[in-house]
Amino acid sequence: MDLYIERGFDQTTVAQIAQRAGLTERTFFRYFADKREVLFWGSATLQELLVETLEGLPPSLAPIDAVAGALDVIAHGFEERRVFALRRQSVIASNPELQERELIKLESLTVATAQALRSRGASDLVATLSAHAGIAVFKVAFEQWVKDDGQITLAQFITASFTELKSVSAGGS
Amino acid sequence: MDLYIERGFDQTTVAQIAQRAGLTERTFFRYFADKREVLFWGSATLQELLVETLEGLPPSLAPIDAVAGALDVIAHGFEERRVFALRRQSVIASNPELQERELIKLESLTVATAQALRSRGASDLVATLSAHAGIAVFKVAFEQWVKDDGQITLAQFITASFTELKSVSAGGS
DNA sequence: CATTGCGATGTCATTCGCTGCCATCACTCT
DNA sequence: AGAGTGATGGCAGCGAATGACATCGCAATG
Repeated sequence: MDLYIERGFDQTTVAQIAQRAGLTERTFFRYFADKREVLFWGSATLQELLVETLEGLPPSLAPIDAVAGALDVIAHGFEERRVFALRRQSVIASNPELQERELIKLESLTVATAQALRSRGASDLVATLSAHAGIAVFKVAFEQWVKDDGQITLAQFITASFTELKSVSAGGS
Repeated sequence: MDLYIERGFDQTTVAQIAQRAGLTERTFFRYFADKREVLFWGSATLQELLVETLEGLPPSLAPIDAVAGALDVIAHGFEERRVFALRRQSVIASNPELQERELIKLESLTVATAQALRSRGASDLVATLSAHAGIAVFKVAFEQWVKDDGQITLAQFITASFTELKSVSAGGS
């Protein structure tokens, strides 16, 4: 990530990364499927954590509230890594290919969340829409939290966004 | 797209595409930024259309209802292209890189929608969340419509999804 | 202690996506 | 006829990614 920040993502070659890490190009590709994947290490772990948390919540909760609860729990694990997240986001924000990768990771998170909601008894459509809404809230809250000066917690941003979502989608008509 | 269906996306080389199209590789890359972009021709047009439609709707509509209305209008332009969309979706579904590209196109649609909503006077957060929810609904409805046997219109799927969204996000608590 | 097996790493060659540079061609306008 | 212009072709080159094979370190086993 140092290199990505120093020279920019596509001005950085895998050879350079390998050299700084003290290994060969070939070995790099044994650990990461491609050049972008480095920045998304741990996203699988996050997904598992989210699903497990979701499974641990009382079944009485409505799908959207279960998602809100699970995200809130997860948020606490992020609080101490805000500066790191900020650096990471700055790299991703400056490269479309990295944004694509981030989006598909979020999509994967959405799909897994929807699956977990179905396991809790939600219908297909409700599960999908709740998952989408929930992950969208997380994305928005995460971006706000990263940009903020560190006074407000991620959990607080998430709560605020969920509150807003409910009033928004109540809509007119 | 014929080639992508025949041999699969990554088994197809740009050289092959160029040959079948009767031009050179170099020329291909003058029309499309990369190999994936071929399948997303017209997405910019769709985005413009969505924004313009949104601008043409009465300002009295709540953000989420404006999005619903605009998507409904746009949906009618798709009805006659369902089989094409089906072939296209089958290619995209079988390749992660294409899914990434599709996601970022949808994200672009979301951002543009949010911007249009802000122009209508919505707050930042409301605009963003409404756009996310609306485009998510569109995505879900589109997938259902493509898989369906053609009896139900895209507009109908969209309406149904929006109705569901409202009841979902009303949530418990 | 020697040997055997195995996982991690290195080396090499190759394919392919993609870009820059320059030449060429067709066409239009003056 | 000649100049300008936009589209295309040809070519060289870089870098990402993959497959095949060699090697090394290390632990288990006898």
